[in-house]
Amino acid sequence: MGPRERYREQVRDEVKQHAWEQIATAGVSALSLNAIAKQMGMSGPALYRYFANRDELITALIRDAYRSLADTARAAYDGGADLVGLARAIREWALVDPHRYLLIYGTPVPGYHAPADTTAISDQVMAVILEAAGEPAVHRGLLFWTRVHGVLSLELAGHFHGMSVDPAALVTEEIEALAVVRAGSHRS
Amino acid sequence: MGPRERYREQVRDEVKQHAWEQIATAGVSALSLNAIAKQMGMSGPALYRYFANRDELITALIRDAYRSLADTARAAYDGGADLVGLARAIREWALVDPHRYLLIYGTPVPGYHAPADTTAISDQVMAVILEAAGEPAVHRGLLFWTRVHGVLSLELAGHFHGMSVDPAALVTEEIEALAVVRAGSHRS
DNA sequence: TTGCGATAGTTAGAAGCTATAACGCTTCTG
DNA sequence: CAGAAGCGTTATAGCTTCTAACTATCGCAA
Repeated sequence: MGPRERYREQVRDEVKQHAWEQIATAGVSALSLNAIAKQMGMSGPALYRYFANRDELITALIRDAYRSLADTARAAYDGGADLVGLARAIREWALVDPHRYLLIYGTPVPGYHAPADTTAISDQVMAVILEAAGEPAVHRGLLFWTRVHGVLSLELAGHFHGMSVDPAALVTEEIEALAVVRAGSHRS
Repeated sequence: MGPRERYREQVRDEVKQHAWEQIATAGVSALSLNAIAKQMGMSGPALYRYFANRDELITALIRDAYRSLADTARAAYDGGADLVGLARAIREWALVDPHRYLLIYGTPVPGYHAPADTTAISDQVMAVILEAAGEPAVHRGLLFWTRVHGVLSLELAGHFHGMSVDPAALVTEEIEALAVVRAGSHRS
């Protein structure tokens, strides 16, 4: 990799960092290439050398988010975590930056279609879940996923405010309840 | 109510109708007051007579969505539906217009804070759930909510594509499994 | 019925966004 | 060391929200 490409990668990383900061404070819909450029001390259109358009930047962020989550889940599982521990690790990863979780599992960006390599990375998350789920893996893995996401997305969206709910205990209870699940007819 | 106010209400309704159409096809972030005005045959700023800004229009849409969902849930419960029936009714309501469900339970608009009357209507949804839940109501109602939302939001976001999953069966199974739930320590 | 005041709509314009085009300047590379 | 590739600039088009100022109209009250 020549110095040209090294610099290019460096700038792309810096752009993504500013993008995450913007998303964290104002959400993905407020992400502005213009504002990022100004923060980096250069003028608007310069960023188009690094990202063809706004969607391509968001795609890069989504890919990074999936990879980070996949790594976190893999590390937890390989570190000896059971299903409850895996759920806890995922929840803590989401709480670090709620918008990062919501970017990949929240309301889809309209008109946006994830490229194939993105879905490949997201499958790595599911792969860890399926490994940890126990038999029947697909069934229990699916239930794990929907239960964790159900509590987590409502928590992150603030729908538990003023309800005296402990989301951590709720997740734990839901995943522990999976122990009694044996099989089901959820396949289509 | 004089003719002035009657007309005003009529125009507001028409604006909201066009807004829903736009949201259904392109999502809430693509909602454009300008485009709505053009569709109605008048020029941009005219709409500001009826909605102070974009947020106020969205607030009106959210309130209508909550009211529609509350009415649907109430009708199902009063019609003799059990918990599974209630879950089915909610899911079918969401499938009619996914963006309507995602508007109220999806990723929150950053910086947007729902006015008090909006949350009052959303409480009506919870009220029906709590009535239908059975004892302990808060505990079982909460689990009902998170489980239904977990499956539904992932389904609406398209995360089940290509996975041969039957979301309807999944919801049914999850809610039927609530029968074994007795109590829990999810309170904070 | 007539006249006035409130209201609806208009155009103009500011400030912001994405994105493209055309132009220098720099920097790596053959 | 020359040239090509790449970076950053300004200008511009077209879109958005939203404010300001102006006109016309409509309803109500005397």
